[in-house]
Amino acid sequence: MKNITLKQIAETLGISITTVSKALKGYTDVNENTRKSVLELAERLQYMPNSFAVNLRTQESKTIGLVIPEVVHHFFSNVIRGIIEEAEKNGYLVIILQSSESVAYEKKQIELLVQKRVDGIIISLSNESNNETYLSQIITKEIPLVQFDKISKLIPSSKVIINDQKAAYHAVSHLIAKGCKKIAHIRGPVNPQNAIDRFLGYKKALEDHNISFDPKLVYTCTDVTFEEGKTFAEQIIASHPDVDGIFAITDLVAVGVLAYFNDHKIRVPEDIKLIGFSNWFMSQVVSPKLSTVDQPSFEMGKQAFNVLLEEINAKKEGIAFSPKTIELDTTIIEREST
Amino acid sequence: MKNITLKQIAETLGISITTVSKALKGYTDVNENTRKSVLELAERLQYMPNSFAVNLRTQESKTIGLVIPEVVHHFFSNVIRGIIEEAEKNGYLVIILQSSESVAYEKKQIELLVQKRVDGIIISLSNESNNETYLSQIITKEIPLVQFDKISKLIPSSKVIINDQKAAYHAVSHLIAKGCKKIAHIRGPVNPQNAIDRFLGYKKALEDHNISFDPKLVYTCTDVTFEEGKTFAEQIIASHPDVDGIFAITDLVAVGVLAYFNDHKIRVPEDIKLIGFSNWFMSQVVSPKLSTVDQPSFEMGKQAFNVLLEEINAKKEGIAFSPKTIELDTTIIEREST
DNA sequence: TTGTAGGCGTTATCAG
DNA sequence: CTGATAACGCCTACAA
Repeated sequence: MKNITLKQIAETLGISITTVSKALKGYTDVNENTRKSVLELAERLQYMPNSFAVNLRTQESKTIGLVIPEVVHHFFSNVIRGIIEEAEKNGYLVIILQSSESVAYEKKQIELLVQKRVDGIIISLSNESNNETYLSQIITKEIPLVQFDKISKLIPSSKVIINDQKAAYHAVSHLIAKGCKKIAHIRGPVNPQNAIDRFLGYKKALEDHNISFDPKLVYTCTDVTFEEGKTFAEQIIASHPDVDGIFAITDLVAVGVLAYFNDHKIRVPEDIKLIGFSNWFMSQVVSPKLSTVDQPSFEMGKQAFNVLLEEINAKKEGIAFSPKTIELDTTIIEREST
Repeated sequence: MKNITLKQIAETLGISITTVSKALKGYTDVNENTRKSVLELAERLQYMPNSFAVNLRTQESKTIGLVIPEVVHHFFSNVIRGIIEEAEKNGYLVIILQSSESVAYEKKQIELLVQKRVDGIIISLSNESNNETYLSQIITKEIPLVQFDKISKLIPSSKVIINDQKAAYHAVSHLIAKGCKKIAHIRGPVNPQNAIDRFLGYKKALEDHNISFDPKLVYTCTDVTFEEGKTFAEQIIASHPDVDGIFAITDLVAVGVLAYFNDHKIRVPEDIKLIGFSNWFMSQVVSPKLSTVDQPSFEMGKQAFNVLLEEINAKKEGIAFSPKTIELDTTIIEREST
């Protein structure tokens, strides 16, 4: 016997579908005996409501969509974990799509989720994104939306972020406190807000400590990879041998820098100090262990889901919901590279 | 205007829902002018079929479920990427759940997916799993199923795997070729088939090279973590100072071993050689760089989805489908630790 | 070429 | 306490 339906239970018991439905859903206006026999039979036949029908009826899928640039990424996979754990606790499932840092994909993925009629969407923008008209479309369609990490400030949705500027400021101040006088920054791509903010934090820290800002000491990643870290490390040493500190946009890049230094017998932290960002697992297994900025990725995922849920619920109850911005704390983790 | 339906288009145009539906679906028995006006209006109103209704009607959701032990894991996140990319190409979306290596969760996750009526399920079992009766339930329900990596041989589903025994055999043979005479093995937990197979490959390689197998040289992980690697490294050095080679169940553990050795000035590969498994990204950034066994994770994900798709399609067409087992190749990657 | 009618399975309303 | 009926939106025989 394949899929048990209310109808089958009703027929077997010689009662109406309505009554079966009510009994199963715990309505009070059902005779105790009727209820019992329904429950019993349903249990025995392993009745399972047809979710397609339930979706159609209730106009909700109990499913949310998540769009991220990259799944294979320590930060994002932790966020994913936070989201799916929290979602599951609340009876939601999560469809995951990746934009691969491409606007075109990102747009397509969003379209897929909209078509699927997910109850809400959580997104971290791709590096390419800068004119995200397709995001406002989500809002127009009144689909609850939460942005996290790489966000667009222009889109009026809830946001879960860290204060990138402040975090970068602290990271660079840490280098300065450790004695660095000439600090290079390997920054992220031009578009993403968090790369911009980290850069601004870097600049501000220099200024506040009376170190003059030199644009020549800023290197811009396009792909934010391990290889770019290596390449820029080489360039830095070649062009500015007196640089004594480097602040890298993310640990992956910092680890690339470290690999280059290790290969070329440049001592860290003696010759040059290095700090990364994000606290990837990797950063504790390299030598010297990398100092970095811890970013609460798992927590970010949890919070992102919870805000989304609030909005979903508000929408269901027809209550107006004003977007919230949640800012999570970061901490400097001092290890051996500074 | 919120959700456009066929009905609205029909009413606006003063024709029947049927005709609108047909026009939209490219049926030939629709007047050219009617079709045009329908298409035009649909386009203008951004008509989007209600997927809930479509699901109910067609009895398929174009969604598959994926259950894995851990999202934050280099191997698994690559598999995820392979699966979602391939799924998307074929018009499927992927719901991801994690079992956190717990049978209880695993069972629950599967139940959720079954309730959701996903079109198919891909799973890699948790380490705890050894009596997976809930899996056969999936098969009884005739939901297409593919197992990968950590599988149960007893369940008659399609499988995408590597030959763990052979791969381990090669890894250990590599150590022997490099001159190791006394090789320890840090193995995975007792249950998972792949831990068993890797252990058997280790044992066979020793035997084939006339090195007597010593059960004392086998250390069993429970959690397969970086820390366990450190702990076992310490135990190995303490109890068997003459061990000159170690084969670790996975790179994460091997990196833990390396960390201990680095901290204690034990030289790799001079004093002791070390090989890991899986080729995590991390293995190329530690020093010395870790030799390992490359496991085609992304490819595994792709293949897993494709077999699943075959089965889904066979089921739709009512054709019988016999489970397939796909075995992917692995390669030894020699770096600096051997 | 167009439209009517029935059904997918559930839920909610309302009358009995 | 029970059940008939309609509706969610789409699809598809079948009839006109």
